[in-house]
Amino acid sequence: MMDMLTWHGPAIGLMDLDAFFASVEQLDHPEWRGKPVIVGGDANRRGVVSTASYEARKYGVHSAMPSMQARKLCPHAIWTRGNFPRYRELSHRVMQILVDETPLVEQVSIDEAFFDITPGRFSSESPMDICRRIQERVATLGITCSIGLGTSKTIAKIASEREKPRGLTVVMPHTEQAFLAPLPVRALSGIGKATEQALAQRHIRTLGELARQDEDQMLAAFGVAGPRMVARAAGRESSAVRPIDAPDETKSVSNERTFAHDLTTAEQLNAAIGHVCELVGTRLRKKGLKGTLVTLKLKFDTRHTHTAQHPLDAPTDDERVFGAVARKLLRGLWVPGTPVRLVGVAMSGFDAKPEQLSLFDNDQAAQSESRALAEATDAVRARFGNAALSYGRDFRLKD
DNA sequence: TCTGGGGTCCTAGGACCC
DNA sequence: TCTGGGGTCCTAGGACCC
Repeated sequence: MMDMLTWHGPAIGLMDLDAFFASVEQLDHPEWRGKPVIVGGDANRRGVVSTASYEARKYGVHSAMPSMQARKLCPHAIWTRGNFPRYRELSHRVMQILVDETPLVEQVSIDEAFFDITPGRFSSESPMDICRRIQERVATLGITCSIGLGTSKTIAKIASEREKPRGLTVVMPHTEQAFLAPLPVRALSGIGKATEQALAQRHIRTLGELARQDEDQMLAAFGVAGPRMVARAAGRESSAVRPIDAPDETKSVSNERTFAHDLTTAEQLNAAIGHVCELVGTRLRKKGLKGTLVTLKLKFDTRHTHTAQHPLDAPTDDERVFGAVARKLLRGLWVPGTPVRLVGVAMSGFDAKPEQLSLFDNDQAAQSESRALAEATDAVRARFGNAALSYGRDFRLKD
């Protein structure tokens, strides 16, 4: 019936893979199907739930819940740390299906993508038909997806959450206001706990109330985010689907570790920094990126992070170079004896000027030697895992 | 023994320059 | 013998997303 109607304006879909990581585990382990499966960190290691299967969700387990709590709610759940290369592989195949259906696809995360199926733009087919076909094609991979369809990204995103798993929620053109108005402000992506509370103080609880706010007042209260959220709540949004083949726009590469037991000595912290830097270095070389800004991140408690950063003279992907800087940053960030629960290192500043050529030949020789060593190290790690090899100065923390 | 890890974007304050 | 003001860059912290 709906398909008989003509679609007016843009048709944008948001595809979201249902309980993605847990579904892949159930696909790969048939004996886990129909059972509660939790992908996430160890309850004994300060972990959290990454994804819970629908069977586990019945017990109240959900993403981002501390593993300790999840274990209490569902003690018989099957736990796994997850298999990210496998998730990436399946995600890639799903994205290929989308690209095959329409050239305009914007992947927003490993399990989500917007796609533009505006009638007349790439095909004249009914948007609803295309969405149903996408769902069928994804299902042939052994996993399922839910889709929201509407005239803007905001509408599509909210609609996709309406019905799961394997739901298709369509918000027809001209019904946007009625769809949005009764929803809590939290339904808008970008409005989290803090903004929700700030809005509640001004007695703004629904998108309908948000849509009626004065944009100048919202600008004063919330900065540029203010008028933007008013416009989105009103169904006014211009943000277009951006093509998938955009150049690599990676702005930072980081790794961090939370420890089961707080670190307290400089020796432990330096070893942890060395370890995290190796992970970052390997990934930088794999991506072909060199950064000019080193950031060290520490957590002393759960609530706040402390960061310090330092620019480099020349871009690098060598952890011996940025690791030494990270260790120096530690001295300004950490008072000896203070327990540290998390250590993180980030590299950024990739858009900085290209690397300068060394003035002296021996510098160049040293650089190429250093690069050869780093590449050999990566090869060993690729074969035997990251724990297989580290530079002499670092020692590895025991698990 | 409650609270991950990998990201992006925004803001505020100080330094610095003209 | 008075302390402007705009622009930009840098840094640290926080909100938010999946």
